Amino acid sequence: MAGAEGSVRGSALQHFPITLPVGDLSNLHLKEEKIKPDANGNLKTNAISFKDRAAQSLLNKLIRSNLVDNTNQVEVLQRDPNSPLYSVKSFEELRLKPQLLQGVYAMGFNRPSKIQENALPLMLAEPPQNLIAQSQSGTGKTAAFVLAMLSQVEPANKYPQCLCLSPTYELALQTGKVIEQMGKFYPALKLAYAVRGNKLERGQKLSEQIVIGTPGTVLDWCSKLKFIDPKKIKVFVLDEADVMIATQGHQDQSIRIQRMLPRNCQMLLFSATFEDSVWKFAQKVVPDPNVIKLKREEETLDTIKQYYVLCSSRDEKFQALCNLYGAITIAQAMIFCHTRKTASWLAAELSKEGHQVALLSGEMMVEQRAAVIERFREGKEKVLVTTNVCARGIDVEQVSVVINFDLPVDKDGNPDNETYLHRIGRTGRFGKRGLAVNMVDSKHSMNILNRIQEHFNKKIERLDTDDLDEIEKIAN
DNA sequence: AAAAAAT
Repeated sequence: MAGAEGSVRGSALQHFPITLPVGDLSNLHLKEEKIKPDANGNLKTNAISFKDRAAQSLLNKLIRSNLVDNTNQVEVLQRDPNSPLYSVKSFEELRLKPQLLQGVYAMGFNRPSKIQENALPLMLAEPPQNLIAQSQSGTGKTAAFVLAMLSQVEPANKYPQCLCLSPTYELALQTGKVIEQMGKFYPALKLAYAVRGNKLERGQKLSEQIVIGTPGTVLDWCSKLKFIDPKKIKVFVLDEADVMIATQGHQDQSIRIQRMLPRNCQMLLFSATFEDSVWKFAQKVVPDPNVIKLKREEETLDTIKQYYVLCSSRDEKFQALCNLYGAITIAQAMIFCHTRKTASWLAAELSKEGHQVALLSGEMMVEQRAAVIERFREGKEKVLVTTNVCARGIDVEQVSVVINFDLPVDKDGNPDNETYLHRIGRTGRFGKRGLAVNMVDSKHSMNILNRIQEHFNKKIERLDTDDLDEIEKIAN
């Protein structure tokens, strides 16, 4: 494996690329060679090492005060501070198996994304390293861990060697497709979907080398039904890791699965957001983790225009939504509700008005869910009414509008900032512009919106849905 | 409250 030029041996933490004003560097232990101030007295470098926390906190301060250009900032925290930090600028440098490299290029990837530059060398290192990675959606997380799985798999061995857990059925299907595409030049490679409704004969053993699934089914297949021998798993991936290990989420099952895996199994955790407590837990459950973080959440919101509509009841929200309808159906839209019940009510009301809408929620049968998401992906459905089942990870490039018919709140009725970010992150993907409209129907929900606004420190503007000019304006 | 199991 090739090391990037200028990588620094002995560093615990590196930022690429950053510019530091030279006067503030007293606490930074810089690698002396090759780093000279430029004409403006600024220090430009692709590799700076920090030896202590004080230096790190200074850097954080600089970032906050905007003295440091942190666009495309990647933060890497290595398990072994003495090993060199690699970063690759091309897929060739990774020395992938030819059939895997072929798969990568067939998917249209030419160069590694920002997160992949740093994550791939770590994941493919020998021996395999554990990794906790955070980066916004659309930055190549899925491709990164799929590549890691495919590089470890031995197609000749007819048993599961890689295991990937997803929080929902839809996401498992989506990720499965990436595995199939990228792995299509391995002739003998097979993929199994461990999802609800996918039934196998008792006593059978899986011959597929890679398994993707949702926690409940995977747990059953590993323990009670013994379709999978967990002791033979070499790579374990948690996608949307924050929900997978959150107490409110799938923590129980994920951890029970993890405990069955062999000690030397590689663990890879990927998520767009990590709340503090979840982040700490992640560092506790993953032995000797490497950590990669990319970008802060504010930057995700920059390409998404956020509005709110003031109403006084659910029916008024419905009316306002109808007024907006022409504007949101220019491309594709997702409408989020708090409960399955509201979602199915809303979908029914909208079709009564003569609008074509699709409905997706967890109460539907898996076959139906697969069909709906497929139609939405293909663009046959323009508007999808759904619950939090689609809040995370679902990639449909044409989605330009997200509507929160109900604001996201947790079980205690407090604003759910993480889910808000994930929901509106369904739009504005791959640097495209996006639009988010929040429906407010009471003092209480206005309060929640204000708290969300404060949390992200980003203005959410009022939108008058009776004003056609204004609607025209946001649509363009 | 939603999601997730052959419970």
